[in-house]
Amino acid sequence: MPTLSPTPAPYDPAEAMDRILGEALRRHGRRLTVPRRTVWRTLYTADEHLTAGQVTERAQAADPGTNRASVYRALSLFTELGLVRESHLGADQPARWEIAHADDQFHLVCEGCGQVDHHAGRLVEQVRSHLANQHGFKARKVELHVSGQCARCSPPNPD
Amino acid sequence: MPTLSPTPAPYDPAEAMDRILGEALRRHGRRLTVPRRTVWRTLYTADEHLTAGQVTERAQAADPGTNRASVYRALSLFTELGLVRESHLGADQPARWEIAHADDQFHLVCEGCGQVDHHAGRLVEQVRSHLANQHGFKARKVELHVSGQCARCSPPNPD
DNA sequence: AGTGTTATTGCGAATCGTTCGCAATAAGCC
DNA sequence: GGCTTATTGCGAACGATTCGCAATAACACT
Repeated sequence: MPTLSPTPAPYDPAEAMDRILGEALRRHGRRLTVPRRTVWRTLYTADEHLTAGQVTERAQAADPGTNRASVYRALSLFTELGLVRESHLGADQPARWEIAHADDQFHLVCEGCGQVDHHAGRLVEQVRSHLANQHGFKARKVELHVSGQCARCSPPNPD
Repeated sequence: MPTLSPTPAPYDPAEAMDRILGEALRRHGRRLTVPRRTVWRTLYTADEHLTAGQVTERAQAADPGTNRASVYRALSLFTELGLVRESHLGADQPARWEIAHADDQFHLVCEGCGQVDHHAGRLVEQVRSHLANQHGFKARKVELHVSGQCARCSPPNPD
C-alpha cells in the first residue's frame, strides 16, 4: 500500500478561490469571515457584472443568512483591496461589481443585446499617453464607457 | 423728438438666453414656464457642472418659489431636448448638469484641485474609429472619464 | 381681453440604492 | 480554551430622485 500524503485532493478550485481571498485579507490584517467568503465566491463564479442586489440574492441562495449590509461592506472592502472593480455603467443604473482583472476599465455596452464587453486593447494606454503628452495630465484612473451597436446587432452585410 | 422703435433695447443677453429656451420648447410643443426659465438661467449663467441640489439652491435664490421636483423635471426635459448634458463624474457623487456644448463627452477630473476640464480634442473621434475598425462596434455615445493630476497640480519640474 | 384645454406645477409621500449605529458574535492570536 | 477586537446582523437613517394627484397657468382660439 503506497504512502498517502495527508491532503491527497489533486486540485480544488473552490479552495483555490478561497485562498486568494484569505491571503489578500491576511496581508491587510483583515479577517476571513463567512459573509466575505460567500460574496467572494458569488463574484468569482459570476459570468458578468453584478449589482449589489444580484450579489445579495445569489449569496443568499448559497447561504440564506447573508445580510445585505455585509454584502455592501464586503464589496467595498474588496474594492479597496483591489480584489474587485466597481463600475457605474448607466446613468440610472446601480453600481456593478466584478472580479478585478488587470485591463478592464473599458466598457462596451451594446444597446441592442445588452452585452457588456471589456475589449481593453491598446486604447486605454493610448488615452493615457495622449493626455500626458498633449495636456500634461497624469491619469490615474481611465474610465471609458461606450454605448452603441455591437458587430452582431448591427451587421456590416445585412444579407 | 426722434421716432423710437417699440423695442429699443440694443441687446439683452437675458432675453437671448430665454429665446433659445423658448424656441426649443415651442419646437417640441412644450410650454415655457417660470420654473423652466429659472432653471435654464441658472445653468446658463453657471461656470461649472451643477448638481441638482446646487441648481435648486441657486434657482431658489433667484425665485424662492422654485420647487425641487420641478427642477428635476426641467433638467430631464432639457436633457431629452439636447439643451443640457447630464454627467456622472464620480461613483459616489450625484449627477451633474451643464449647458450642452457640442464636444464634451470628455471629462478630465483633477484629484488635486478638483477642476473639471473638457479637453475633447481628437480623442473621442479616435476612440470611435478604433472601435469601428477593430471591433465592428458602432459607437453612439462615448464617455471618457479620467481622474488624475492636472499639469498644475503635478508640475513636471519640481524645483 | 375672455375662455377652454391640457401641460405643468407644487406638495408630500414613496422608492431605491446605499450607509450607519450599536449590541451581539466570532476570527485569529496567545 | 480564553481574550481581544474586527466583524456581523439588524433595523433605522440617508440622500438622490421620482411619483400621484389636485390645483394652476400657458397657449390657442375667439
